[in-house]
Amino acid sequence: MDLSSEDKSFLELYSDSIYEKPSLTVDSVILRIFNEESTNYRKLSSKKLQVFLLKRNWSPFVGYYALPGTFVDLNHELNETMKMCVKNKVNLENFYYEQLFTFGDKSRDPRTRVLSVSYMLLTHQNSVLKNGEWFDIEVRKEKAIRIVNPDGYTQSQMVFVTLKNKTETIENKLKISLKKENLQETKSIDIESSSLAFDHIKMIFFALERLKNKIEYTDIIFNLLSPTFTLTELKLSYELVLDEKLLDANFRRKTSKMVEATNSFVTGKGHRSSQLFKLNPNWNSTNLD
Amino acid sequence: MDLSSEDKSFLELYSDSIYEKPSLTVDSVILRIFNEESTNYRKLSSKKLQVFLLKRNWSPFVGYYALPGTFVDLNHELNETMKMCVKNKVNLENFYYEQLFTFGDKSRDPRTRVLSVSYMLLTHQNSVLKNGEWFDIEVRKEKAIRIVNPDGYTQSQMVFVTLKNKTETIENKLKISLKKENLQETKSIDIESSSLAFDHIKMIFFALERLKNKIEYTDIIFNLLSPTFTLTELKLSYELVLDEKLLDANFRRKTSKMVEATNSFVTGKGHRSSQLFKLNPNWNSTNLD
DNA sequence: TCAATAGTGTCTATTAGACAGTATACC
DNA sequence: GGTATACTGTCTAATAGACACTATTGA
Repeated sequence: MDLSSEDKSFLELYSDSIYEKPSLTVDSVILRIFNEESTNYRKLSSKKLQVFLLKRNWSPFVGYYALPGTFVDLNHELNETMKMCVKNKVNLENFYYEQLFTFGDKSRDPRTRVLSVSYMLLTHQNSVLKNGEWFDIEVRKEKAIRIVNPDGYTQSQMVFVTLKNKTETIENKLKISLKKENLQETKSIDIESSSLAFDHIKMIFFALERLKNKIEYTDIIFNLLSPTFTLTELKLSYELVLDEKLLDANFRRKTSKMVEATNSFVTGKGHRSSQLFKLNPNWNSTNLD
Repeated sequence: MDLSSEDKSFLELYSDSIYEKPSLTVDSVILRIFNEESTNYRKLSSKKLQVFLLKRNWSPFVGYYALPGTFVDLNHELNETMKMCVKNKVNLENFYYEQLFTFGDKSRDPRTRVLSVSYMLLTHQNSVLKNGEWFDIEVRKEKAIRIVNPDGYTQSQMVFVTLKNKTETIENKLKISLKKENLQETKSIDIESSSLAFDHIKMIFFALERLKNKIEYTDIIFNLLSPTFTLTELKLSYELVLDEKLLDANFRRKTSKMVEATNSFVTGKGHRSSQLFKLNPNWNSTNLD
């Protein structure tokens, strides 16, 4: 990958102004699992998946909630920009992250062509964020309708994503369309209606789907838990993300190799105390070896 | 998402020149499975996974092979740009695609800051592409080395990706680093050495990993096959992508719900003729319902 | 004591793995 | 007939699902 002398002379002549350029932003979908304490001292806390949103008091979309994001200064890497953004805007510092998807539709920003690289960030309840609010996430998917034809099928499905905190409810509606022909396949996710700024509801939806997929074959879930946790907490977290009930004994069997017992127990709960576990660092989540 | 009057007046004043902007490109990792006919008329053809590369006779990286890509005209959507690019540059028209990852490292292009949105495209052997060449892909992964410490672990792994056609061999070496701490996890993939232009070997590697992951829980593999195929072809394709041998009887059992028999058979092979199958359009690959 | 959760044991059903065996087409 | 592949049957091992059971704790 060394440059030839021809390359070098080309670079001296190169003007980067011949192509029009888009603006560039990064946006962060920050997720956590929130424990809602029960009034009954004995009862388990109930868990909610939450996303952190900021209310915009600037244009465009003034008054709307949005994901924390920023324009990218070209002296910084994308990752660095995202990290600086969440540090400065919402005071989040240690977290898991991965790049999600790049949104670049011509009309996604009313100002000008803005490309946004979105990230999924996972954190814990103990990080205290500023300048915004956590919203409970509720997803309801309608049954997909598939129409089979000689060359394949078309399928469509409506998805309702509701974001709620104590005072506000943000309703969003997405449509997932799938068209499969002999040599082609098109999947599109469109916003039917949204009360969030820009296409941020799509970013949130993409993050939820990514999380749900990865939970099955990686150890990503542990980024939403404290370093030590009870097996019941782990199970409830799986149930929350997967949106289905699991059987206790079977769950313990399946996860037994992923976790490692510590000597600590959670006491003071009016029932048998539960042992704390941590991620087994020798467990191989990936098939990389 | 309607704009307020405050938004509207803001937009009139808005100047998009206050932020420096990056150049924007799209790059396509075009993959197919190639059947190499055996000289023995009876023997099965052997399959190879291939990627399509163009030799650059322009700067930068003149003389190097690269993925087909282009700068994005801001009047076009990203997807459209990618489609036009592969139509014009390599004459590919009907294919499966999905966005892969956006590469934006400061130093990834010697000219200026260039952001590239990469796509994975899947096609069949019958599409005839122009202006470039197909290269066999061979991946060799060294055993990952994991060092466990009190707060987590660090892991590193070397990956060798060799691209070969009849006359040329392009060697590439990547390093996958993973660092896991209590509240943080960092994964990075770095180019140790590459004989391809830009960071294109990373794009190819990302595509291979994506394909390998998705083959397990989606029907993505069928985009690399003809509309009808024998079960042996299907099995060999799985084996190629997963890089492991599968047992025939078990494979047929597992895939029986995904496929649908046709009335056609492949004959003239010096052995029992094999039935042709197609994807069962009623099979639900995704857990979307 | 009892409500509520933590954790174990075990039966059955399903799926995965291994491999032997049968079927068939073409030279 | 012999070779190479297509396809089926079946035994066993492992895993998943269901559910009953025991263990503990604090008001």
